[in-house]
Amino acid sequence: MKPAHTDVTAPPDQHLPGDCTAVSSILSRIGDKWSVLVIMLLANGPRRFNEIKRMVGGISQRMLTLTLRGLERDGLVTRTVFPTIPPRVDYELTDLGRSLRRPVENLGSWAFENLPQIQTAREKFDSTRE
Amino acid sequence: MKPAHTDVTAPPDQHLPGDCTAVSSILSRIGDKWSVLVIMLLANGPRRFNEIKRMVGGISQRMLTLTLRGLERDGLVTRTVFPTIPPRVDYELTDLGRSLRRPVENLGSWAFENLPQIQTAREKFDSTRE
DNA sequence: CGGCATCCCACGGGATACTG
DNA sequence: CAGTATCCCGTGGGATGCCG
Repeated sequence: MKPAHTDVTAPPDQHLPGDCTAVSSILSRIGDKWSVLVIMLLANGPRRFNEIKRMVGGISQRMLTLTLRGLERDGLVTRTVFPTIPPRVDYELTDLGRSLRRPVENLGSWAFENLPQIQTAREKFDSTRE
Repeated sequence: MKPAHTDVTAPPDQHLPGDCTAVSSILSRIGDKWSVLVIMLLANGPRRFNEIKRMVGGISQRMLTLTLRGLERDGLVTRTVFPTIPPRVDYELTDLGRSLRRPVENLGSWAFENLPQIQTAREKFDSTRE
């Protein structure tokens, strides 16, 4: 965030406050426990509710509902109800949702590539102050 | 970080569970309330504790400490103590921390570009259900 | 099948006060 | 200045049960 008042000693800092709040807002969605998993899973095509539930594995019904609602609210997925019996509901990524795939995958790649380094860093840190 | 779902009974899935947990683990760090803000702020060079606190704006002392400890633990920032009076502590991104900057910025760009679309999607969604 | 509704606990995180 | 220690509340999120 930009120092609105007291930043005399520091070099000029040019990232806009607007960026920060936007990034923060999106990242809090991205960073929640399940959203990314669901997005990456839906990247392979539309899926039904319980199908997603099984594939994600470990998510409660409640949280999957909330996660999907959140993604739907943000315009990242669509929810299609088939009024059959038993009912069937499909979830699918929107164009917006698909466009999010790339940056998320990049971050994922970074995470995957640097995981060993991070893990050793953690172990080292934990051992020094066990 | 939390152990996430170290679910042994999780059903097999096309994409490796290892990837998911790794990504999840990193993203939970990335996605927490302050880490990214601090990282982007430190991208411009080393900063002192209260300097960061002022620049971030709105973060409590406690949370800044916890956030910096977490980043340090993951090997993303270094903590340098100058045993002067009054004490001075500098925080600086490591190479690993700096390497995270790019993917985060990409996600940030995505967020910034699509923010209006997301906001209208939210308003629309909220209006349809009272 | 695909959800709400409810209960309930754990944890994130703010406010405040104290220390080296 | 740069923390640590407490307190305390809001929310994230699991478990369970009911309903169209």
